Amino acid sequence: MSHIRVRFAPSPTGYLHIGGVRTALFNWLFARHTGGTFVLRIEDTDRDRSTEEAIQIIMEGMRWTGLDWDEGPFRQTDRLDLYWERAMDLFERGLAYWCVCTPEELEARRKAQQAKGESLKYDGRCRDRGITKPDQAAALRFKAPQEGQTVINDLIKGRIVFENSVLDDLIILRSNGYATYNFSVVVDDGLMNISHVIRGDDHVNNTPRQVPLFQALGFPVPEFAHLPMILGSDKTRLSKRHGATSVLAYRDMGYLPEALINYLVRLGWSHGDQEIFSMQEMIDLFDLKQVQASAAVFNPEKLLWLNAQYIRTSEPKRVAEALVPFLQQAGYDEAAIARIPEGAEALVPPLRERSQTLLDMVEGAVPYLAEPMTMDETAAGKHLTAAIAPVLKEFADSVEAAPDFAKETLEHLLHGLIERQGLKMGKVAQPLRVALTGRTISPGIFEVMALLGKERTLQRIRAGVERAMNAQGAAG
RNA sequence: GUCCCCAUCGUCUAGCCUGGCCUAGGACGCCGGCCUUUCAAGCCGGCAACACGGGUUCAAAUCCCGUUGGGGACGCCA
Repeated sequence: MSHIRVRFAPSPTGYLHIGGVRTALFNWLFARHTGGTFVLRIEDTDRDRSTEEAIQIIMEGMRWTGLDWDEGPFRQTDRLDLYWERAMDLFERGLAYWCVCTPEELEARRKAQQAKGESLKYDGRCRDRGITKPDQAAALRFKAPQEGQTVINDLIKGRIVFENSVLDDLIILRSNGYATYNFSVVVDDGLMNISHVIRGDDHVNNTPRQVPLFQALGFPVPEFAHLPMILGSDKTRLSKRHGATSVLAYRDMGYLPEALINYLVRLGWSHGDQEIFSMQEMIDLFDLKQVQASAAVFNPEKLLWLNAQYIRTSEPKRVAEALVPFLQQAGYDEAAIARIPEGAEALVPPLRERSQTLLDMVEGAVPYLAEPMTMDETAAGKHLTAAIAPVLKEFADSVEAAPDFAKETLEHLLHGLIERQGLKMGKVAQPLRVALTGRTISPGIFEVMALLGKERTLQRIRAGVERAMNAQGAAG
């Protein structure tokens, strides 16, 4: 087979959504797996709805997810002449004709057809008018074959047969001179030598209309692979009302791109029982044959779980790098981060076991970044009691006198203290935790101390002791 | 309405092409337990599905037909 070339062709009318990323991902994986070329093409022929901002957002999303393209972005609005030329060629060869029906007339006829229960189709009234030079606004229509069948051998769905009698004479050039989607797609796929068209299965019905166009234009017909749709929890097409559908929204909610990609690749594709795939594994293992033909429901819980998996198994350095922008966003500057003896990377191991998103990690990091610390009053009232004050004080004194601040040293000191006092670990750890973090929930107590550093550890325990003694005063 | 697609636990799926290894496996979620300095994580266990009806066959989740259900498309949007 000749060189494999695929493309992702979004229209820049809004944000890059989850479904689009999945389509881009499968194209990308297919290209990377086969050593082919991945082309990015912007389908912006609808000039009323396309925006420059949307183009930037699409590229930002692609970059964030790591789906890099080899060629493009090509913009269809830069290629208008190409479509015009091909359309005129079709006209001159009698394969296309001018249609002077107005959009309003067309709309009215569609309504009438609907009322009568007929199929919605252009009635062909301009087909044989033989208009050569329209003196009014006119659109150019392609003379679709009306007899026989068009057969698609879809790489995912198998053989699909369409009766040509259902085919419409579709408009290829609007009366404003711009090519329509169905035409520009074919011209571009042909001109760009696209070998495989991998797209959402909402395009299945467009395929039998495009195939005759490829043939009329003298292009080889590419292979088609129609990906199943992604549905919301109510089994209708995934949309905003099902929650976040923009990729960048997931970035902003603290998801790692590798987790999102991993989730998306499993929506419709599988490799045995494997759930977690590195990008390289996906590339090595990807095969269109393993793509599901049926639609899949988007499951936010599983995505969350995967994100948590990635957060706790990725290199701490990688997680820290993704985390820092979130810390800054939350108002913790370099100085705040510098309060942690080992820096931001040190936050990762202690915090990630209880975080599903980077945002969770930011929340968990607050006690180590913020000065002064915020004390949860309820927690203080319950744990910082008069009875525990002397124990905490003794611990602080021993830590202060210790030769170093190593975890082993601290553990040794605390265990010794507990033994001498005949206490249980929980009786001392909780008050200590509250004194150190202002909360009842935190990483292991020694990890907390490491994040705080010796100075702040001592200062906070002493403040806690103070408070516990005041509790005694209030009680007595 | 017309055309097209789809159909295994609540969800993602393995198995289906090349029937027997399936008393249908894994994962998320849920429930219970273990571990334990909190919360998590981890580990162990549990609940839970071949839509229905006909065929074909010694044998069907797997092949065929129908029914039902769901989705998508029918624009001078893409």
